[in-house]
Amino acid sequence: MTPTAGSTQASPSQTLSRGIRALEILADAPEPLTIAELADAMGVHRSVAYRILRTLEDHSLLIRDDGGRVQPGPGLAVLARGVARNLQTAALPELTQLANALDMSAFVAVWDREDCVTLVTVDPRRTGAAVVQHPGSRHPVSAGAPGIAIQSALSEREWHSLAPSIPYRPEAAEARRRGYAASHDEVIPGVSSLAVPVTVPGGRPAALAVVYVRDAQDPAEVAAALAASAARIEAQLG
Amino acid sequence: MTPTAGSTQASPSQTLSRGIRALEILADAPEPLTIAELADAMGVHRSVAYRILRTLEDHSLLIRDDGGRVQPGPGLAVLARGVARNLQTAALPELTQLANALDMSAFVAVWDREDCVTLVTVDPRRTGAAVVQHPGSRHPVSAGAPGIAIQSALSEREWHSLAPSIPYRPEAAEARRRGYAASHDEVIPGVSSLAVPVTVPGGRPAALAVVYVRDAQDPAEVAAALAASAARIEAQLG
DNA sequence: AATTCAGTGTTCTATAATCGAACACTCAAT
DNA sequence: ATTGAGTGTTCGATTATAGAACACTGAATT
Repeated sequence: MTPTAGSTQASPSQTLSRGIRALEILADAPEPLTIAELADAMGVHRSVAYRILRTLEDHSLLIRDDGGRVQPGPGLAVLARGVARNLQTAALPELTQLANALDMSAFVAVWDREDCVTLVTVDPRRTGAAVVQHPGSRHPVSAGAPGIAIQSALSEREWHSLAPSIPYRPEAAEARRRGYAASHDEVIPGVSSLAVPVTVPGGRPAALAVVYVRDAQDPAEVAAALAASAARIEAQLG
Repeated sequence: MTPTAGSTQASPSQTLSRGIRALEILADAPEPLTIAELADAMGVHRSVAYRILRTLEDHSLLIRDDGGRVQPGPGLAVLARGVARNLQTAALPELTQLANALDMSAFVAVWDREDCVTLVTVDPRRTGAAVVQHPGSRHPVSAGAPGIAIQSALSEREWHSLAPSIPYRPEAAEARRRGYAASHDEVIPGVSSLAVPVTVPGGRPAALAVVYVRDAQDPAEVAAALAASAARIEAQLG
């Protein structure tokens, strides 16, 4: 067990933290930033930002356009390739099958502190899919079916020991009995979601889920397909 | 222009560089590493690695399993979300259409120093696709159709001014005349590829490509579909 | 049960990397 | 020509960092 429960300790590695913050700011920025803007957003002197950005650029984690503006670079995609790599190979075929059979977007999301992070997604073959879930997007674990499914994989006691500050949703107990979690209008208005828990490498709680706009199909049947896929994914992961 | 041609300067930001190297090592590692193994691979003292890894863990860029072993974390997926974000939304529908219409894996790769980095991929709906191209994978720009297509978007002189150490392939001139690049058995034995150049945000040369095992279709027709998709992607990007 | 062993996590001080101000430079726009 | 907004570089004082040595944990061993 981790004896250090509270983790908001004094953070060392100032330069590293700042570099990561720069990348986080860039990832959230809707368009490329100038170095001065980025330095301002980071709250550091421009020369500090300049030195950090140069190092990040050396590793292709950011690139600069003709005007000198800065944006996330292809090196980030290379680093992210290793995230649950086994999960990608195991889950992709299942997600593809689910998305096409159900005509819904299917994805796997893992629990990360207060959020669920979507890792792998497959949209149905029909182009112009109504609901698109992008890899890397995050939403609060306390909203949406994936979060309920993740909580349903743990007892209320386990949850409180892992995340004391996040309440345990009553829907989780219901989801555990029923075998699947459901949500409507929680994350995006008009969008519903079904999810089942799945165990991924690293022991991190995760969820296999689909999103849809109109429920033309029986939730229980869809959930059964999800559970079957989840079982196959876990079997392949060993 | 950049007056500093040579860029292999003394690299400042030691801690940041080391943190990035840790992530690079982790991304390449086939399975989780202990802190001691990672410190050894980085060539630093264990306590240094420990401090760096703690900072990375604080940002969810790496996670640790029950045994204390370290692996890439979901935060990397969040950071990578911003990589050519507009490209994702613009290219995904086109890639999906190409993959399903041609029954080939379709992807967009950008030029990054000596490599092509695959950013967005869509596999055909038929599960168990023969050739799967993972996002974040990289291969030398001097091998494969995407590299040829990228070179074909530049004159030999432009190429040499941008990348003096990488030879300009003779196939690039042919690809420019013909309008598309082709390769066989270059990256993976038995696998062929067709590619056309495409301009992505940031002004980085890139390629839109498909890979396949047996060529049941006329390359020129496939290339025409690629070119049409590339034009639509560029139009949507503005 | 005592003992190794491999590993994690913490503390400390000399050292070396970093900070931030001031300056030189480029390139549009006025 | 002149402003202005931005990038890129230099340099001394400051401070974060490196790395050794140590404490701790748990599992395998005798």
